[in-house]
Amino acid sequence: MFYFCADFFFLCMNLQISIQPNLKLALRDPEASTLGRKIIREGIVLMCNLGYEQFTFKKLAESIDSTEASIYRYFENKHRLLLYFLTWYWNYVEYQCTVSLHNLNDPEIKIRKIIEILTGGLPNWADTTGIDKSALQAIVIAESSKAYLTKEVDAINSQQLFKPYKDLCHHIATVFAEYNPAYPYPHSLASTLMEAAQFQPYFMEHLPALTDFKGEQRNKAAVAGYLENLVFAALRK
Amino acid sequence: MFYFCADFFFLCMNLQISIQPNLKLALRDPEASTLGRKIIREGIVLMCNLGYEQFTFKKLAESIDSTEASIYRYFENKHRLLLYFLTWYWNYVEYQCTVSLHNLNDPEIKIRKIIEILTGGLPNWADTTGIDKSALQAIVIAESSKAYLTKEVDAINSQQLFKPYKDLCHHIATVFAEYNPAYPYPHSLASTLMEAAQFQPYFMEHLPALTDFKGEQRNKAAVAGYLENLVFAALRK
DNA sequence: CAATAATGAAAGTAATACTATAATAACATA
DNA sequence: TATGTTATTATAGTATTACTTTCATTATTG
Repeated sequence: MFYFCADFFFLCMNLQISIQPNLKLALRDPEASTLGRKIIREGIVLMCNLGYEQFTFKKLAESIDSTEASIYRYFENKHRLLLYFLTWYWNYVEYQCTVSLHNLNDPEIKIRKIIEILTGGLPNWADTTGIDKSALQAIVIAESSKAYLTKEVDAINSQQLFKPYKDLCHHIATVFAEYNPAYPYPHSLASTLMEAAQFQPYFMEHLPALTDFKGEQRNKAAVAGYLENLVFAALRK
Repeated sequence: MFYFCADFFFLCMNLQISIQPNLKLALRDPEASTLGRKIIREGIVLMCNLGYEQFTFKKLAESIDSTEASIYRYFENKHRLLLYFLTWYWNYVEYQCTVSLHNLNDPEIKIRKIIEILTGGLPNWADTTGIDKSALQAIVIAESSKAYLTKEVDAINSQQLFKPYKDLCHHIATVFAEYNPAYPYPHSLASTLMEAAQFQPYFMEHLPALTDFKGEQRNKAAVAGYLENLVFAALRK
């Protein structure tokens, strides 16, 4: 019990660093000032409500009683702000995985846990950040493809800005390899899982014909069931 | 042989209707005029080259020696034009599936054929349309999420504009059910397959850490191999 | 307290996403 | 062939977006 607590404490200490997004994303660290924190917190809520296309720095400035120019001193453009949000999220998920898996040995149980986390089935832990996690998750579901489906993808990638996403993918792939070392596509399966964990809930809500989650079954657990079935089938020895 | 030819002829006759996109997508039928056809053909090439964000009606007008206003008489906005392109593509894939599967009985072979078509492994058939298929496929890979990841998704869906995509998904799900009637997630597996058939080649090219297709292996066949492995594992009785 | 940095206020630019209008060209029908 | 209809061009204009610039005013830090 002591060790568990010590570990947990250690992991929490790392959270500050771990969730700190890449500074190349921002022109100055938004967590270091009141205005910066308001940009992030209110930005998440506003982008969630308006969607990426309708979201503008001008509207955000109005809603936090500041100015466009001030926001531009933190972020080059809204695409960078989106990347910042996504980086925050994937770092958070990576952290959740690290904490949840660190004292597990059975890779099967680890995989179930990962799917639970990816589908948003775990409650928020001690949260003093003031970040609206469900708004953030809605952004991840609806907007994250827009982070890399752009002509700038290679330039952004060469600045390591997709690192948290790629690291989490590799982390998951490693657990897959632990479960079945002979499986030839652990990274592709991990990225397919991560994508499906976003698209299937979106389809469930907006394009249910693309899913099998009908009526009252429309919940996160149903998606998790599908994903578990898929992943364990693929990895079966 | 006679029957095959007759069927093929019959199917080709249907192609005109089948590939005709929903007229609600356009303000007037672009295939009915020289200008309209230039908007589609040159639009596909230009959007492929510039990407959806950088593509504008003004640039397209310049490249076809016409005006912005003229293009607006065909399409309300560029999102509708994108939907038109995607509709064309999914109708074409549906058509390819219909032709390729119509004289097959074994669902296993059907599924392999579907995956081959989805990953772009089949050559173009008799093509008098003048549509640049590889540019169109590049648009589908890089931009199709942007068709439905928008706040307008429900409005667009209620106008049936995603019907070709949903129909193809249902078609594939039906073949899955034929292969294994007990599998509980045929539609989700079909949509996951359709999405992965776009994302995995994109990742292979731009974010290879998210895949297992390294070095000289970077080809369509490798992606098809992964997808076959995944689908047959999921459907295994 | 002085120096430095962050923010606010205001204005300005270039491009985007349209809309409107009048003139011309094409086309269809009688 | 004349006439009416529709399609296209040319031109201009508006509102919004995505920024940039400048300068005054607050905070912050040493």
